[in-house]
Amino acid sequence: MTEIFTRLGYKKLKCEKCGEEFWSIKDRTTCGDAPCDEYSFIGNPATSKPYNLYEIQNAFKEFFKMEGHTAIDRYPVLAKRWRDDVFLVGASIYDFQPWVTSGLVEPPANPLTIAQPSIRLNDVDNVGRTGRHMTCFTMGAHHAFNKENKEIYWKDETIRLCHDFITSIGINSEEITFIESWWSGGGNAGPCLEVCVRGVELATLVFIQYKTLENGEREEIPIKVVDTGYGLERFAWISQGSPTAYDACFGPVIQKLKEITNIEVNEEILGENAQIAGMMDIETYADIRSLREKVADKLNISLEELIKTTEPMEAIYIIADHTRCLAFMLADGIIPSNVKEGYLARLVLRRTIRFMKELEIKESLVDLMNIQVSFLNQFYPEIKEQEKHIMNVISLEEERYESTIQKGENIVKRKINKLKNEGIKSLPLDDLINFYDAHGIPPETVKEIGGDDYEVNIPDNFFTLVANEHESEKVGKNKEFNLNYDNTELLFYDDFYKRKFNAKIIDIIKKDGSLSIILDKTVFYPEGGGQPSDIGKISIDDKEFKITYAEKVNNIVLHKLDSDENISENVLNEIIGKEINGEIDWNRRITLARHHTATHLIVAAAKKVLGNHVWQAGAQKGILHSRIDLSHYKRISQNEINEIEKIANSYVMDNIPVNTSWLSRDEAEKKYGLSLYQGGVVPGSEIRVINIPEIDTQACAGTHIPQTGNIGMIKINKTERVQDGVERIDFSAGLSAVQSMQENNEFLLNSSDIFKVTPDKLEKTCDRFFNEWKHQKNEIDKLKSEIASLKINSISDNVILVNDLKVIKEVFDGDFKELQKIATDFTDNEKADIVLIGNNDGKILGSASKKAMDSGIKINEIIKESSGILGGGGGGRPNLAQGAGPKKDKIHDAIDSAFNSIGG
RNA sequence: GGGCUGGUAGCUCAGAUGGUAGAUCGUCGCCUUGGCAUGGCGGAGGCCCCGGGUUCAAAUCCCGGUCAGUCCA
Repeated sequence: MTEIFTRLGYKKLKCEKCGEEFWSIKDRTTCGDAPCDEYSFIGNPATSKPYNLYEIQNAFKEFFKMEGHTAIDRYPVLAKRWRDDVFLVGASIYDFQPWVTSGLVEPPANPLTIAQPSIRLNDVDNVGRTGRHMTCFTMGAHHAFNKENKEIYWKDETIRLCHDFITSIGINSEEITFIESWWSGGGNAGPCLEVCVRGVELATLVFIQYKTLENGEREEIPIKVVDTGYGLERFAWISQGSPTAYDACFGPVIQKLKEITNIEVNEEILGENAQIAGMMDIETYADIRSLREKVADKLNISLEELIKTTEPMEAIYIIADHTRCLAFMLADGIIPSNVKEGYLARLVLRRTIRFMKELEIKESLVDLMNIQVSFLNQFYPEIKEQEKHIMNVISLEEERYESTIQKGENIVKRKINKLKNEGIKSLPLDDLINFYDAHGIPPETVKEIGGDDYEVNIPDNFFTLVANEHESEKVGKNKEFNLNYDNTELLFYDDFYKRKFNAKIIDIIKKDGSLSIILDKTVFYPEGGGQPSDIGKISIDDKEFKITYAEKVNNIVLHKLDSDENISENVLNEIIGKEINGEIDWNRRITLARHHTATHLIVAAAKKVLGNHVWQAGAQKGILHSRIDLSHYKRISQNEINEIEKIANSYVMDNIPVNTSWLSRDEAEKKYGLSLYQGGVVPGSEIRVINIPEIDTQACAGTHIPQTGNIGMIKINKTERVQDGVERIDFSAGLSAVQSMQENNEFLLNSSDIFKVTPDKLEKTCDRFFNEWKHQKNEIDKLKSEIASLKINSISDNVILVNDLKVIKEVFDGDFKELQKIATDFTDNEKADIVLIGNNDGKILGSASKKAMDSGIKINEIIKESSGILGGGGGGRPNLAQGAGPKKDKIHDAIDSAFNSIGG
């Protein structure tokens, strides 16, 4: 590394403050990075002319093109499209992991340059406040992937390129410092250089050359990657010398927001704030507080005064930043949800709305998104394309949040009222945590609702306490199962209709307690890609064995033998090496294949009906029915289902050929884009591509029928919501579809039969019957009351006086409700004090007037005791109690016993 | 993937320890006024989300499902 630095005139120095070693042309005592050096570009741009974010992006791209790099398009910020270990792209190198970096796949170009929008939410609280933090930033990069036999370039050339680019925009070489450091992350590590100008780190040059092992040791990797990251927002900032990076990068959006809110921006405060923030490592809210104290101190104003002027400005920056982040998230296919990456989108969205409320913005989030999107449209056509979808999602989410907040407020208000009544003066912490955890109400909002009326204390470590509520998750580790055989040759790809085959037994092994046969070749499809395995039989020396399951382990297919088969060790050893005849259950296979191809058609149809944001989020094929999970922001309506069903079936009727081909990963991606990976990430450098011309192309290892017409028919059975933002479509194909329709029809016929009507009258009849049933139920209740009042008249003379209490005891026919009405009519209206009645069904009931209760009668205890005579139990309240038991004929005894207990 | 909360009248929600299903608003009718705002009285409107279980008895307790909300990874 020294060579290039010497050639450029740099020498190695040591920072007096932090002790790091760095390279600089002129003599200096500090390394050039904050906090050792202060920002010295605010109000004093470092470049020869100002660049906005897009100008710098172009300058970057053009420079590296001139230097022999191929510029490639940005990747979606949704990393799930090609990898399953992270949700969002946090750096340009994410685009090439793991396929390119591991060497499995050729890079799209080598060397290449890219400007990759990257999202990092870990510093979300700093956004808008420090002048430099953003949720979404553009990482400019030039990457070189060096293989053992072919090196593109390594350290020296990287440093030269970096140096030349920075000077090409008019920054003086003498202002650049290169700090030597070490980088590690994502399981890799290597030396790195931090490139700083005027106190700000503009780029990091990482030389990935090690893999970090589990024991902490390092191992050289075959592909050494030049991983550079240029913060293009910071370049724009340093070139403009504006108070914040936000002004430099999305100034027009901020301008519009200022107009809407009528908020004046105090550049002096902002500049000072950013300057001081630059000196600080800001990680917690306490750091923000201390930042503010320092700024207030420097400007000689009170902290309150500072906060009062900065908070509205900060809110504007936050809104501008967050809407930008959301535009990328939504345009690239993230559907807001309560889980996974969708949750992150919702987090950003709701945060934006909170700050809008703080500024009392009357416009909707859709209005603000419009400002942002029309700004981004100029540079990102793919965002313009998704504009309508973005606005749909935003307005729906806005409504949802509104109702959540409304509900939350009601819950909090009710709870506070309840607590007040109980005389609890301040909100218990458990409740505060529960509001957030179960209802999503932030503690600040709770405090606001409580107002001056009710005390709400928010502990500083609130979010830690919430985290403690959640148990730590146990991660189950898959046991590795290693096999050392040649790959099994897969015959099912050659000829779809092949169902019988000959093969040689390579070995028989024991896995999970059962025997599995390894063959040199097979037509058994091993479970994978949501398609269940084939079953069938193999015969060895005229003896037949059932195969109940096939799975693939490291490209070797294991044919599991039926556990009923008892084979002795001797026989086992004997048959290894023998030829076998195999045959799969063809009916099962072709049914699965029909479902598999139908899956592709339904996804394509759903995209047509619901929009291009629809992606397959999972699938499981079956014999009778299969299911696909699709990303979509609301429930799929019945009309939409009908439409999807029609389109999918029209694809069937068009009898389109289903083409399969093996392509190298980079070739396939180039040809069809990332939408190949609907079924999830597929491994390997060669991938199998299923292409249904003009309808759908996917990477897929499953077995498909040769023509769409072979499916027969597709029937969508139902939809359900797997999670917020993911809809599940349950469907059947082929004969299973016919069966599904026949079953539906049978329901219909059987149901109509019950009412003795034809199916077309069923709906009306059900409605009529249900309504009539309700009316009659009410009618019966009414009649019971009437009967009860008649009975009341007939027994009101049978009053027996016991200890000055008017007692009635009776047994007669009537149901529980009637007894209740009669009894309470007497005691509530003081026509009697105690009523004891029973019926011939073994039910006993007693009621007591206020006077009776005052005199110490506990009717519930009395009834409890006397229902024991009936062989059952009972109880109730002091004014009304009931009981019952199986010994119906003892009812008179029970009543008499109760009567005796009163003293009669 | 895991945790938590909830589903009761058209709406918003009460329903301690299992024991008579309620309120507010809305709706309909009547009364008060010259009319309106309003006020008063009365009525209709409930498969207490679905299916099991425990119990003499379940809106309430237990299990399963479903729909919705929410937090975390």
